[in-house]
Amino acid sequence: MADGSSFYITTPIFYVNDVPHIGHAYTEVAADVLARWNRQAGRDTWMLTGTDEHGQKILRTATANGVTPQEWADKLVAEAWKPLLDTIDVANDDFIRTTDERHEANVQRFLQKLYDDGHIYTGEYEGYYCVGCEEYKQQSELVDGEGEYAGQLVCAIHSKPVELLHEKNYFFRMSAFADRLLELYETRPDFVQPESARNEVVSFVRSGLADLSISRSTFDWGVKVPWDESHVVYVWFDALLNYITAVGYGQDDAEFARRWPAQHLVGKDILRFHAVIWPAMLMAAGLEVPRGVFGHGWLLVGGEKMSKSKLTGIAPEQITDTFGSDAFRYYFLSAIHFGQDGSFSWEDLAARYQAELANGFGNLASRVIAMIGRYCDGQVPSGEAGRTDADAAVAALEAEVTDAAWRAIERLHVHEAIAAAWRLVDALNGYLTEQEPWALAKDPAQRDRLEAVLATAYRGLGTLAVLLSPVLPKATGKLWTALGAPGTVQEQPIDRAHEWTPGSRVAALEPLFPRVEVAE
RNA sequence: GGGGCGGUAGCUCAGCCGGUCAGAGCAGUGGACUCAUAAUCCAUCGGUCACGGGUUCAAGUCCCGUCCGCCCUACCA
Repeated sequence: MADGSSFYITTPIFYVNDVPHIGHAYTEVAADVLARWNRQAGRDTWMLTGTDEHGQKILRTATANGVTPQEWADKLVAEAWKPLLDTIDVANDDFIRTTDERHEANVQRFLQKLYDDGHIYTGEYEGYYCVGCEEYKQQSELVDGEGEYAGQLVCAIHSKPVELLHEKNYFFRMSAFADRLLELYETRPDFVQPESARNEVVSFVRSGLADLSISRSTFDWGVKVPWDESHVVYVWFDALLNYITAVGYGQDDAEFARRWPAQHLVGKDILRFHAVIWPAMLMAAGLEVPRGVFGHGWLLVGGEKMSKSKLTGIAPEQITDTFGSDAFRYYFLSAIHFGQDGSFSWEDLAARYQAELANGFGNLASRVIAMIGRYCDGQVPSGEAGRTDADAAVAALEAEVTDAAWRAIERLHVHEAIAAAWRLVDALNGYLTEQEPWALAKDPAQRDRLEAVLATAYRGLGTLAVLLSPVLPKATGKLWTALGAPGTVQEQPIDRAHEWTPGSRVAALEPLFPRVEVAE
C-alpha cells in the first residue's frame, strides 16, 4: 500500500506553435489520473506540465504574425494551452514555461556546469536543417520535392525544403554516456516502458551514439549560452530541462530533493529525447536519472496517426462539448491499452458513453439512490440485521478491486485500474437484479433483508465513487454529495476505497451521464 | 537493405512457454424483470484465428515463404 513517498509526474511541455488536439489531451489526462490517484493514496504528489516556447519555428511564426515571439507565446498559452487544461479537468500542480525566469536562469546554470566539467566542446556542424522539425536531418530523412519544390530536397515529414547550414556549434559529449545508458536500461528494466519502447531505445543506443549539437547561432529566440551570447541553446536541450528547473534545480535544493526524480509520460514519438538524451544530460550533471520514462501510443483516427506536425487533430472541445470532460477522460483511458496505439472513433466513443457510463455506472447510481429514497425515506440503512453471503461477496469484491486497481496504477496501467473498478459496477448491477429489493419492499416481513440489500449497494456505490474519482472527478463529486458521505470524495484514501465512511441520508441525484443524442 | 510490431467474430481487442484456445466487451437476436437514464439481468447468433507450405500424436500458439499496415534504423546517390 501507499506510503508518504514522493511521486512526481510530468507531461511533455507543449510546443506553443501547435493547436491542442486530443493527442495532447490524452497525455495530460493520463498524467492527471496517475497524479490524482497517487495523491489520493497519500503520496507527496506533484504534477507538472507547461509549454515549450523557444526555437526558430516560433520566431518565424511570430514574425509572420507581426508580433514578438514572446507576445506570440503569451497569446497561445493564454488562449489555447491553459484553457485546454480546464477543458479536460486537469489538476496540475505547476505550469512551467520555458520563458520563465526560473527556467532560463537555471538552464544557463546547468549548461555552465557541463561546460566547466568538460562535457561540452566547440565544433563545426554542417547539415540539412528542417525548420519545421527544429533539427538537422539525415539524408535518409529527406525526399525529393514535388511541385513548387521540385529539384530540392525536402523534409519527409513537412514536405518543405531543408536548408544547408554550416555553423560553429557547441557539442555535448553524449557519446561518452552510451555505456552508462546501456547499464541503466539493463539494471532497471522498467526505466523505459512499455517493453516495446525499451527495446527500441536499447537497440538505438547499441548502434552507437553521436555527440549532440546543443547550440544555434543563426537566430536568437532562445536561452543564451552563458559563455557565448552569440549562441542560443538548442530547443530540445532547453526544453528537457524544464523537468528539473520547475522543481527547484539550481535555486531550491530542498524542493528539488523532495520532488526529483520524476516519472515522465511522453508520446512514443519523442521517446528518444527522454530515454537517451535526457538521462545522458543528467548523468553529465551528476544528477539522478528519472524514475522512469513511459512512452504511450498514438491515437489513430480512421487508421491514421494523428499528427502534431500536420495539424490533423481533433480539438478536445469537440468531444467535451457533447460528452463532458469526465467522458473524455474515461474514454481514452479505458478504451485504449495504455502504451499501445489506440483507435479513436466517434461511434466507439458514443457507444461506450452509452453502454458503460450512462447505462452502467450512471444508471447504477440512479437506481440505488432512488431506492433508498423511496423505500427508506432517504435514510441510509445500516442493514446489519439482514446480511447474507451475497453481501459478504460484494464486500469482498470491493476490497479486491480496490487492491487490484491500486496495483495497476503503481505499474502505470491505468486501463487495468479502470477495468478493475468496472468489475464492481457490473457486479452491483447484477447483485440488484438477483436480490430484487423492489420485490422485498412489498413484503413487510422482508424489511431487514431489504435494508441489507440497499446498504450493500450503497456501500458499493461509495467505493466506486472513491475508486473512480481520479478518472471521473465531476461525476463522482456529485455522487459523493448524493450519498451524503462526509467530506469530499477526493479526500478519501483511494488505496482503502472500500473503507469509506457512509453518511446518514441520501440526496437527490441527477443523471450522472445523461443520454446523448448523437448526430449521424 | 537490416531490425521490430501487428493482421483472431460486424466493431475494438484477450489469447504466456504448442494439447477445452477458438475467447471478452460492444453491436445483433430471444427471454426475464421493473428500482433506475426505454435501464438492468439471463441466454443466444456470429470467426477456414491474413495466405501458402513445414515440424509434431497435436499449431492463432513453433519454423520457412508471401501479401497487407505500421514503427525503428542504415547505405548509395
